[in-house]
Amino acid sequence: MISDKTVARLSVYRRVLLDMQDAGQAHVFSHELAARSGCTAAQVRRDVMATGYTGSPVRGYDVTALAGSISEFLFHSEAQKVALVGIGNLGRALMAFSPRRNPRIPLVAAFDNDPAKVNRVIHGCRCYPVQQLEEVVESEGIRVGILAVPSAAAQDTARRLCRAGVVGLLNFAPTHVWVPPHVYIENLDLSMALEKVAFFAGLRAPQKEISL
Amino acid sequence: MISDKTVARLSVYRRVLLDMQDAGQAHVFSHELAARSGCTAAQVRRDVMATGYTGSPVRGYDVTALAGSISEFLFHSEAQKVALVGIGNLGRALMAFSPRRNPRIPLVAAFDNDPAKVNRVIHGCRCYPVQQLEEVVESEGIRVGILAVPSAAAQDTARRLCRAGVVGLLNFAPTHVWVPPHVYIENLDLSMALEKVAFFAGLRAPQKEISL
DNA sequence: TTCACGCTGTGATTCGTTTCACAAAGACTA
DNA sequence: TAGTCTTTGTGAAACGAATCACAGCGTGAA
Repeated sequence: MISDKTVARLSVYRRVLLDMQDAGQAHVFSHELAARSGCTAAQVRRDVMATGYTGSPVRGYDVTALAGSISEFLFHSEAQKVALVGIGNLGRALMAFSPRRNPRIPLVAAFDNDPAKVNRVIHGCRCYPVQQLEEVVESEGIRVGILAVPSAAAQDTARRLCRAGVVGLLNFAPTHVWVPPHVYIENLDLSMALEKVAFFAGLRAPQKEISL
Repeated sequence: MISDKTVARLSVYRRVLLDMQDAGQAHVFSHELAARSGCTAAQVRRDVMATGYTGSPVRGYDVTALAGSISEFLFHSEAQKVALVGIGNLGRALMAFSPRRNPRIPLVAAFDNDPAKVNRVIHGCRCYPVQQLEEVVESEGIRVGILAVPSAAAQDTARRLCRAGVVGLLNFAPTHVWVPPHVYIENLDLSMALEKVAFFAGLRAPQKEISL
């Protein structure tokens, strides 16, 4: 019913609105929000419809109210606890986001199979040996998993997470991971993204006389 | 003419094919490639069409030949040199991919504004102070940039890269970056992706009695 | 009071992508 | 040789999402 892409854009609008709020801006028009989010005004209005919020033809949207409406829409359910598997450079980068992160999506545990990396707290996140994965996921009621492990370990780690009760996965491993139908999985394949950029860059000629 | 999404999937097929090649598999059917790539057989055949390669109704596709055809299609142009800006945890994670990376997309330079992080070589990639960005990008003929800097610095860094001749950008900063029309930009917004996963996880109930 | 203006909300349309469905073709069997 | 099977390549149909375009509305000016 609600589209994948709409959710993604709402998340962007929300961040822009919070920035506007910090800057003391009280109202915003769809075309303004569109410009700052990289899409069109009509798109913004359609997406805002989904949250049920209604703006005024004269003032546009109330920044605080719209941010609140989107937050309520996106985070309607109880807080979704998150577990990270793989404390490499990528895993640490993800933990470093913590301060900026939404309290409705707390990163509560990290796992690694390297004994040197576990049994400590990084950025407020407790690190466990991967053997304790099921135990911690179940006792904490964790529902979202982040796969930052090598490709070879991705499928088995996903299976363990799903069996332990995870229903959403964010996969950074450059490999396709099978999950049961009730689990939502989002793949962020960095090397694929880079190949895509390189491909389209190869089609384009540099133009230095641009106006920036 | 050629779709964004087709390029992304071709990149995936290519990796799967290389794995098959390593495993000694000589031929593959569209449905098999589809299963290992997470899409449908019809989709695979459509995408393969784009590369101009033709399989046999009996043997399916020749693994080596198809991998070659996709590689030629994706990397038809000269090698696309890549520069990374931002040597934080994320930047280091990206540099660590180097060994697995395609030689047609070499990471040749990294930049940071922290003097402690530069003037050395990490994973074969030379690190420069960010002041030398334009100089190095121009002299090396770098065409692709990776933005792994804080949001606040993203727009200005993008502007500098584009002026120096970059035509493809991979943006990890959770903010919208404006680039001139001739530049291709791909956004990998980690916090947005996590919010998306959390949203859909919130809609789903855990089911432990699944068969894995 | 009346008019003109600019924006929102949304039905209708357009556009791009995915899926369907089948003709064509090689291999194997009898 | 004729028939069957499985798969590819691809036109056509179905689907989903972005865009268009305009009615409705509140405001401010005359």
